[in-house]
Amino acid sequence: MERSPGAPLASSPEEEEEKAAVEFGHHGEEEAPEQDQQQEEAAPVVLKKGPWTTAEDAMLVDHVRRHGEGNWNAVQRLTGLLRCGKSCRLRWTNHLRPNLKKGSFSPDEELLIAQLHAQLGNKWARMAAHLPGRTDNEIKNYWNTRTKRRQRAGLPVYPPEVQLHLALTKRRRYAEFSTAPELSPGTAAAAAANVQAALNAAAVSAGYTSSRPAPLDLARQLAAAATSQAAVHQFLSPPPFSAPSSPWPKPFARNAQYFQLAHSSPVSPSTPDLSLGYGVRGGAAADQSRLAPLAPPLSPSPPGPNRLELPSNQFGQAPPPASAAAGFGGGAALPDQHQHQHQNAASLDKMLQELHEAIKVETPAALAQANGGGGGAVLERHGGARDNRSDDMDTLFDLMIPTLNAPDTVPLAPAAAPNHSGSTSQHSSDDQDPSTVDPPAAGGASSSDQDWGFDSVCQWSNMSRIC
DNA sequence: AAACAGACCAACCGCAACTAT
DNA sequence: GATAGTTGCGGTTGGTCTGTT
Repeated sequence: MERSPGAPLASSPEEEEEKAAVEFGHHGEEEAPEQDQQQEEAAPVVLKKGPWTTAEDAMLVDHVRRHGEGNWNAVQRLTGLLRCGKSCRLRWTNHLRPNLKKGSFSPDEELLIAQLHAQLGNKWARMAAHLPGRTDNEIKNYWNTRTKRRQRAGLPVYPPEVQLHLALTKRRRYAEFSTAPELSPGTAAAAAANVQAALNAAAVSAGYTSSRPAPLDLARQLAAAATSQAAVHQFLSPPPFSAPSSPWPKPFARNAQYFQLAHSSPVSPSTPDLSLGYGVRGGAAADQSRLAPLAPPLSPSPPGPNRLELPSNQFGQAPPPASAAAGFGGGAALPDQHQHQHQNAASLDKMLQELHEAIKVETPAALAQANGGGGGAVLERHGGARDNRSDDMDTLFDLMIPTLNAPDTVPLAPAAAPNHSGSTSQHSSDDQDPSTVDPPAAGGASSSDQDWGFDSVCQWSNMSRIC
């Protein structure tokens, strides 16, 4: 199989075509384009399958340079390349397109993928939109391999940060459903401290000490979020969904961006476009998904560690960044929100209490103790602490409310907070609820526990192969 | 050194959505 | 509105590489 698609493409198109013809002849697989053209009327063109050759790559690249991206079915007609349009598009997208990043994923990218998968499920293309230079195929391959490996080893699929994120999300849904969403900044800050305490306790119970500090400074982030009433409101209550419209132009024009940006626009995963990944399939919207990482963010987010992730635009009414930013200075609650603060405090306390319990069970040490081989996710294992109603509510929310993004809890992922772009259907039919994908932990919490420790981002990312 | 298993990766396939006529 | 063509996506397959026995 052809392993390095990035072969030299420096020669002229004419030379490449000549080369291609020679190569086809050598392989005895295809006719030279000229001959093929003559036979075209007589017999249908037999398109080639299998690995691409360097010459074919060159022909395709040249074609795109001349005619632009898109109209893939014309490639065969215009160049004599014996590949179907679909194959051409795939080859271009996955291997020949400029700005493609090759090589293994960085730890940051791996963590980001985990976060994105937790939020989006198997939406590889949308995940790829958050990872500049990476293709959906690449991410899919990575995830499938890695997941298979971890499941075989009896390890949870997601790193602890993501698991916690999911736990928070569930608690938040529950809190949202149970009470009104408003919350005073002071209460939220106190709650954040409680969460941090819970994390610390969990870490200690798992054998992690201050010498191995946890990467999750959740309290700080929650406290930051708590300073913004608007942000807290968003944190707890998503605006209703409305499909966005796409301002992006049709194909062909987009091709220019590839070539223009190929050498000029280093992109960073730290700047995910908040407008990415709407659930609009195909067409200009899909094009936007693919191009967006190369384009400047439509709504710049406040820089710095305290940057607060806003809820997904999928819910329509893009949250005005200004409101959240303004809140950082200690924004005052809206008058009609005050009346719910008391309820919310109680609700959040309850949420935190449950979260604490969940985390306690989730930690490797506790898991080893508590788990008799029962499967299920963190919260399912923790199900005993919840009444039927909350279980039902979770199920209900799983069905009707896409996973929301809490304020970014992962310092590592710069971008992080992929902005859950959401789609009308959160997961594909075969997607599992991300919060329940933890494999049965039968013997799982063992030697590899450190992989999922609270300070284990690196271990997780750099996990050696488990066979 | 050979056989084997697992990981990795590229490519294909089928389906669905979108667009043009 | 119907239809055909195009594009994008996700699942799957099969070849190659790599490490282990």
